Amino acid sequence: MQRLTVQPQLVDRAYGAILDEICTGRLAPGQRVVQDELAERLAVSRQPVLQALLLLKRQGFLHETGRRGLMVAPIEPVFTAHLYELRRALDGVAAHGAALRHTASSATAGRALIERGRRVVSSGDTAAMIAADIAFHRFIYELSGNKLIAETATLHWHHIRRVMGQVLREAGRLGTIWDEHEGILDAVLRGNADEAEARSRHHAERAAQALIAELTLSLEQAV
Amino acid sequence: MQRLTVQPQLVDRAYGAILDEICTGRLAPGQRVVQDELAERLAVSRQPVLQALLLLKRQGFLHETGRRGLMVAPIEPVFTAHLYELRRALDGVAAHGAALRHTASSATAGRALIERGRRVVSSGDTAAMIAADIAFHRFIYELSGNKLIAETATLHWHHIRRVMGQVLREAGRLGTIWDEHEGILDAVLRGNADEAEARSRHHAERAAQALIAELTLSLEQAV
DNA sequence: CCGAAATTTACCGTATACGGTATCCGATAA
DNA sequence: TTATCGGATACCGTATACGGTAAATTTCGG
Repeated sequence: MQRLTVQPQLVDRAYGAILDEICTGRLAPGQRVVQDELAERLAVSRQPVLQALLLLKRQGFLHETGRRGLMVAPIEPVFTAHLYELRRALDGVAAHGAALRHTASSATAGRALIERGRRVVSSGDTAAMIAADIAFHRFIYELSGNKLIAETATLHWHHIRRVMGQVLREAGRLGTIWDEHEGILDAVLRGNADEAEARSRHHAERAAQALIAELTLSLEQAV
Repeated sequence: MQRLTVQPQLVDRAYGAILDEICTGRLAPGQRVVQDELAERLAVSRQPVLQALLLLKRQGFLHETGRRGLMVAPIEPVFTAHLYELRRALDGVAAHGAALRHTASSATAGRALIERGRRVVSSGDTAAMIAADIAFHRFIYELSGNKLIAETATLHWHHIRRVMGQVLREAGRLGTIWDEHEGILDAVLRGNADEAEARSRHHAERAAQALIAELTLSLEQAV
């Protein structure tokens, strides 16, 4: 393998590719992960792969196996619960900040996202639903103006995406979440920070309960 | 350089060592960081250093310079404010969780931490004060039972440690924080989750204001 | 002297080489 | 047949080699 041209973000490419495979389930929970194999598949050397795996391990997407090497982290209800507990706090503070910072253009953008969300729900495309959900929340994170929140939350959302994908194979009743989203957005655009925060936390709470119920159910079936 | 014995966590060692140098200020904000130099200093090859730097960059301790290479991230009031905004949320949810989960033994441990904190304050040792502060909050994170919170918060505390070290060279009046800590602990041990959360958030808020005021002041003087 | 072109240097990211250890497997002895 | 030992294999982490590019520096025509 020769690589004459320099494309200096092989690590990022590897990271993104592997993360995506994990989140979409192409790399299944529990599956063993081997550097050589990934390196070949991505047409890079083991080095960038190694570095990407190191990151993914730190971020909890990969676990060490007792034996040699890594495996894709299993999906655990307890971890998911912790994830949502954190998300509740994060979403709350983000919505609070967003309400203090919203502008006219953000109003248009926000309404468009909600519009899109409702449209996608009626289309029945699960992956698109998840994407729209993420897009809305990311919008709030960015509107909050707090880079750290955006980063932290984005990381967590990859985990969430994975769980959602696992659970919502045949689309749950994700319809109602867009009413809640709209409620959050309205509060934000009215500049009512406290209400935005409360609604956000409540939304995360509800989402968590629904998801975890579904998750434990599907895990029980699997056994 | 030969390394006949295998000690398979050179990356972690490098990461820890570099992070510590950044937090203590031995590697000063703005200072250029060169792989070869660090590798030599730590007596490892460039490879583990590269990987450690990659992590530290992602975590915001290092910035890319327009030119080649990395530099130690400057200390920015805006970033610090964002940090504390996040911490406020994190501490809140941690205290809430801790209050639902406290035990008899945790009561003893908590009171001991407070005892120690007060003793350290009167000793006048700034570094020890920071350490005691961190220890108390970490105690709460761990008591919350949410691994994710503990991890996320620990990461942020490295940033906080750095700022504190920068600002509190000659020790601020850190005395009052231990009254607030005690208030939080009491609420936790009474199992009053809402009060614990509120007190925690309030504490973070106050700490942020004090620190950022001090920070902007010291930055102005520096100019 | 001064500025532009050319060359050297510094330093990075990726690929490959190397050495070590845990697992697997087949052969031999109980 | 089964347990144990020895060798082969798989796979990882670290070290080193390599190639490229931006900055620094020198050289040379004005």
